[in-house]
Amino acid sequence: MGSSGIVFYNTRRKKKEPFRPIEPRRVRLYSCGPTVYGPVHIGNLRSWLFSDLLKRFLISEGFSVTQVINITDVGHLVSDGDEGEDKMELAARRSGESAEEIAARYTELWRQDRAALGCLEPEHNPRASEHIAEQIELGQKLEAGGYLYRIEDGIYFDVSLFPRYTELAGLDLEGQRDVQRIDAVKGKRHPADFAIWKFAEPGVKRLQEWDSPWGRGFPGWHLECSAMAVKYLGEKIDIHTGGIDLASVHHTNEVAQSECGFGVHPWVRHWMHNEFLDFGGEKMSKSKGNVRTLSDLTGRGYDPMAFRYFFLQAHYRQQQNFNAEAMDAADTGYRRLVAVAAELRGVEGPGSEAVQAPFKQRFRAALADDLNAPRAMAVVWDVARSDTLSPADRRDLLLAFDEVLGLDLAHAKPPAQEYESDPRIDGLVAERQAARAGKDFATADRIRDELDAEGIGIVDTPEGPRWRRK
RNA sequence: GGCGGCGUAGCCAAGUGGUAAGGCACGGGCCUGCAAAGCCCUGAUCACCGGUUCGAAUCCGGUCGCCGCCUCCA
Repeated sequence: MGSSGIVFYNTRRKKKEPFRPIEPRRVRLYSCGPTVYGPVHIGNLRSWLFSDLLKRFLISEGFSVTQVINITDVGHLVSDGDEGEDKMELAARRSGESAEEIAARYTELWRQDRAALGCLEPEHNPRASEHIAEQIELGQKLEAGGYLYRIEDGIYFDVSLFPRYTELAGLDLEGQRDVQRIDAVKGKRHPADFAIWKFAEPGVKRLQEWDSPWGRGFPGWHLECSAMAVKYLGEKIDIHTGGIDLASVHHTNEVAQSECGFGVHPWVRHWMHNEFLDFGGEKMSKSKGNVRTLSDLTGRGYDPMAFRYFFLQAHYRQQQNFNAEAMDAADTGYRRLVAVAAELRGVEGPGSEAVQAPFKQRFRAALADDLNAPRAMAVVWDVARSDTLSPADRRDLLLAFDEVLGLDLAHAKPPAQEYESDPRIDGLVAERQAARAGKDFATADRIRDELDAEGIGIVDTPEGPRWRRK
């Protein structure tokens, strides 16, 4: 079976297609990674959550998945087509750190975010700065193929030599001319031509620059993905993921470089792009006090996994609205699901495969249809709240589903186990209990109200009263 | 100017021809000394107009609104 019935939307063809990997049981997956001269925000994180869901699903289908996620730690420019200030240089100048220090710091933050969100480790997590030689090598292949030309500030790829240039994103190069930058790099034959190698400006010492056959400088910023993909996955890959914004320029250029450089087509079988998070027109910024990063979220008391749950509630190819109410809803939903799962952990005995099969089928079918997570989540709740399934079956199903969902249902602590302990408050709670036992409800309620005013909620359980901060 | 997406109950959202999944909130109920927590129940004809069809949220045309990309960007 394996690939049978799996369909994924392919950006290149603008429709769903049966998933067919190059090798029957193996998937070569490349996911565009973070730029590490600044923190990533929750919109960015949607991209890794998406590729992680994809990877988990493929694994659950029996595929051996090799995933590469690159770390872009080499100069992207601040603005403008092929000029402007280098973001890494800018960040370094602002903080007084070296490029390496900045890259290391933000790479670590990114990894922590991913870990908190339950994302599986990629098999390879290469850094662009450590693959300069590979990038130069690809540049040389392109040069040998006659695809490049040299102008004052660098070596450029001539897109007119690649007939399929507009294919991936359905571009209309002529139609775009009206908007092409008036301050584009002088000498470029076409506005869409892009840099393979940029020369270091004479007399300007950059933090990041290397020698190359074309002179000292640094690689064009699309080159790294092609160079690292071929190194770790080979000349053809099965799935390439990234945010939808990358399709029209970054990925389009990657295709041009790779197909011309490696002499392959299609370089990527399935292009999968996730849509953006929509913040309702409200720009997310710290100055506005809006939630922007995962740590902003956790700082407000949200479980990082609640954001993963939030992500799973919408299809990856739809813009998803993010706002406080929606995040609260996800947080509550996640906590309740965890509570159910935790209660089922204690259940003994085997479940019935025959009983579980239809549910697994529905769950699997939802994801096999272009990764329809919302539909899969509906099955999850059917199981979680079923009054016909046995506890053992519900336990088995939820754990099986979670292999794909990644919500940590096997271990996450339910709210009921998060109660705290503090001498003073424990004392007050005990005092209230004593009052209740003596039918002195006025005193009991007064104590409860006082604690409530402190943001402390009392929960009476069969095992006695517990409390937690709200 | 070019390309693309979206508009389904208060909120997040599935659903692409046959009479609207799921989650959250609200309201009601159970439980509780009263609450909280938990559990149960409850709500929409699908932006608007016109068309195709036995039948449309789902296809076609138009209108209004929102968003993204074309420039580093998930």
